[in-house]
Amino acid sequence: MSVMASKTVSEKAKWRRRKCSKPDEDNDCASLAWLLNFRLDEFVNVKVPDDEPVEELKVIVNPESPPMFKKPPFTYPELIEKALRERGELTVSAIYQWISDHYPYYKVNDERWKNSVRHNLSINPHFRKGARAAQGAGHLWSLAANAIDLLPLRNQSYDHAEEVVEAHVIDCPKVIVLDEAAIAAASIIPDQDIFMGSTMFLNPVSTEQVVRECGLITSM
DNA sequence: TGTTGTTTACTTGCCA
DNA sequence: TGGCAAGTAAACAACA
Repeated sequence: MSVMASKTVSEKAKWRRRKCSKPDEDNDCASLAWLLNFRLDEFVNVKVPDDEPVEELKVIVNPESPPMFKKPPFTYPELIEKALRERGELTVSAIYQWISDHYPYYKVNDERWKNSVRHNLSINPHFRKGARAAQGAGHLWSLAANAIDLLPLRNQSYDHAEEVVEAHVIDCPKVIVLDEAAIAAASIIPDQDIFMGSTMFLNPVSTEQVVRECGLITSM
């Protein structure tokens, strides 16, 4: 079991190294010390794209066989993020449902893509496992703090992207937002650990959550 | 027993 | 050609 645990940590650390490209980070992602060092300046300019139109249903028609839908140009993490961004918290089965509803390619009751979805939920630190679902099996999954910029703004011009950003972010000086987030985060950190660089485990409260609960983002 | 969650291993495609 | 990311397969444990 300890082997498993250590492998989990190393794998996530490896993933984090790839994605964040930040040196000297051996702290666990759950640490708020790490969280506070997160690139808040980027977080303030959070991009919250509106629900993109459902992928155009591209049907490959073959008179000899049933219609086949083209695979959407999104990776599994992107699909999951879309679902979670739209619905907030979802169970695995609800994520399956959302994906198949929006992308008929995944209508096929195929174990392969579902396995991949579960695989991505597990290994990807952008997704956070929450409490057990009220009914049914499994847990509720939500976006972790650094999921905010995971989704590229596909199929959107930069001009449009700018509009989207402005539509969702309160117009206030960046420094105020940073302070608000930092203060809110500090309020849940034991005093002695705020500036001590301690790597002890802290409540896995996400920066996104902090900013949202501060009312700094109008909608998510 | 089926679903969910985790982990490992392998393949594939892209890019420098 | 090697490294990396994504996708896939499969095994296994936990749980309702």
